[in-house]
Amino acid sequence: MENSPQSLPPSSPCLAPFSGSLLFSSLQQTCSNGCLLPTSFPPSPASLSPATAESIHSSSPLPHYTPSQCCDGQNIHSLSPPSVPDQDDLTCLSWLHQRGNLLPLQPLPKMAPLSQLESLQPSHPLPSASSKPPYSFSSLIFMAIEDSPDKRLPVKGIYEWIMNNFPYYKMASGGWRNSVRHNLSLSKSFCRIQKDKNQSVGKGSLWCVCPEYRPALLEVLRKTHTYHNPFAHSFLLSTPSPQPLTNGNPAFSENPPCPLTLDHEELVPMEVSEDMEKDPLSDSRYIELHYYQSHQYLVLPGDTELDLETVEILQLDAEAQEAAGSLLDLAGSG
DNA sequence: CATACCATAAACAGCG
DNA sequence: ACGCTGTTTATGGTAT
Repeated sequence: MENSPQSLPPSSPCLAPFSGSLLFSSLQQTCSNGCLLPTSFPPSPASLSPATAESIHSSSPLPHYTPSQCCDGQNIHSLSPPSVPDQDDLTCLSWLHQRGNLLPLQPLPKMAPLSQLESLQPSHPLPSASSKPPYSFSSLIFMAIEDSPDKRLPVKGIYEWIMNNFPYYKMASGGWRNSVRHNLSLSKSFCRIQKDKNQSVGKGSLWCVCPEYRPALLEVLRKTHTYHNPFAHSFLLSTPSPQPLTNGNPAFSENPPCPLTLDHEELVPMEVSEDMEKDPLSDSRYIELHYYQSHQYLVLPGDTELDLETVEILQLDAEAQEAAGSLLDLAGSG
């Protein structure tokens, strides 16, 4: 695999004269609890023209992000499906069981031409469907419990969730169940809830995640997931990880992680105009680009990365929205 | 090298 | 009696 640095071709899309401020403003929204969120990562299809939405949906290498799944800001509500319950923090995992599945490691949808896709193939053979998931038992248990409607599960429910989502454990011998129980007992992260005496359904207890250990579990989960999904790296640092989940489809485990390494970074001088003075992007007068196996990614404030095609689409969309807003303003004033 | 973390195995007790 | 659940101990591998 060739890792030699590449210089940007003169016609590289990253040098398109996009407006930094426009781009930046189109990418961020403020959550009601103060956090800055990308407006759309990619943008909500509802806010885009059908063609643009389809284009982004099918092309973005980043996970599809629905901010409403973790925030309750007004701006966010405008993007959210009505059925999504509000959450009070950014660490909620409600997005997980909206999809009926959790954090499957899955290749990101690619928009690259086949020739480029071929270059993404790892040099070593990928693990098969029966390969062991990278998550620790603590993470598996955590995901299982978080994915349950009541945030509590009996041991048997944890077994079933793991088997349903990671076919490896369907094939594996029973020792892993022992490990699950061992983890539940030993780990302070999980606590046992005695079943109501009136509930004579089954035996054993319900298990839940101890709230004080939840952030740590989440962090471990993010790190594990990010490690196997470099595109999501910076994204995971600030928001829950909305992944293109599989809704019960175990196919993700047949599509194992495709780790990409950062080839090199590059700072590209950008044209500075007066209206970009307040733009955080323009402060340094440089655009930071990361290269993952020849794919260029623009580094946005907050270390978020966007592939350049998405940047262009967002820019076009933002410009279209701005133009539409101007027209509406004119219509309103007229 | 020490330490922490994790996976795995096994023994055992309690319960339905 | 049997199987499941929960606890505990032991051991080995791996990463830091």
